[in-house]
Amino acid sequence: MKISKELLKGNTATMILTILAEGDSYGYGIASEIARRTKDAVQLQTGTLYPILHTMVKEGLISEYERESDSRRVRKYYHITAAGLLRLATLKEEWRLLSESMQGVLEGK
Amino acid sequence: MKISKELLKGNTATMILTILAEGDSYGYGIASEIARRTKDAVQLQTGTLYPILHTMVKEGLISEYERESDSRRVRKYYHITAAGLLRLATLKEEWRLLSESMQGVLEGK
DNA sequence: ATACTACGCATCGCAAATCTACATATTCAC
DNA sequence: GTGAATATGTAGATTTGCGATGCGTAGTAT
Repeated sequence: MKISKELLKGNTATMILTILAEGDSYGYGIASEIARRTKDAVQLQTGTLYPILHTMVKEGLISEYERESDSRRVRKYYHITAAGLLRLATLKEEWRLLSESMQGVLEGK
Repeated sequence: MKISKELLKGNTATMILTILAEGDSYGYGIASEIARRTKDAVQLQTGTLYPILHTMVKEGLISEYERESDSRRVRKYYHITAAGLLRLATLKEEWRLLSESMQGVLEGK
């Protein structure tokens, strides 16, 4: 079973920033790592991933630089900024709130 | 703090069907109950709620009937159907999957 | 009486986020 | 040399919730 795209909304940014908070990475690498950690339940499409990264750069949440990988392939690496870390904290808090809310409704509290 | 509308996407149906699975209710009552259980973190707007209920009726997930309340006010009550219960089971499973996925990413597993 | 709040249903157009499909190009394994 | 994995990118369609607006009743405080 895969997670519907609607359910994912608002959570992709949280996942991407979480990965980048652990260390710089690049588009394809970020998507692969998310797929791995979610056991393929979340597989970000390129049409989703790259526009998000570009927007985050514009917003100053992450910065971008190019670097050659071991295989001499040029990748675009992203680095989370202080603003990005702040945003991540907010997003995590929002997720916690949603999580609790859903639990509250489902358990009939 | 309130939950952003993007985060809510895909989860409103789950909440509404969960309430209806416990017994028939009407629009305003459903929204009130969800607000209560989420401590006002989720406050469904009427522009969100009613169109969803109408769509669910069309899809056969719920059925509709009118009834006069104690105060002689006419309300539209909704009753979950077998198809609705099936859908709810799917939605709950999807939520569980998202929940686990987010946990996996956030905890770096 | 009158005004304000809560109750109760409904529609329209907008905005935000993701997806599909398409496009391009390199590297590696067979 | 050919296909799979790697790597980045854009355009258009779709979905979903929201704000604004409208209508109308019942209860309560002044």
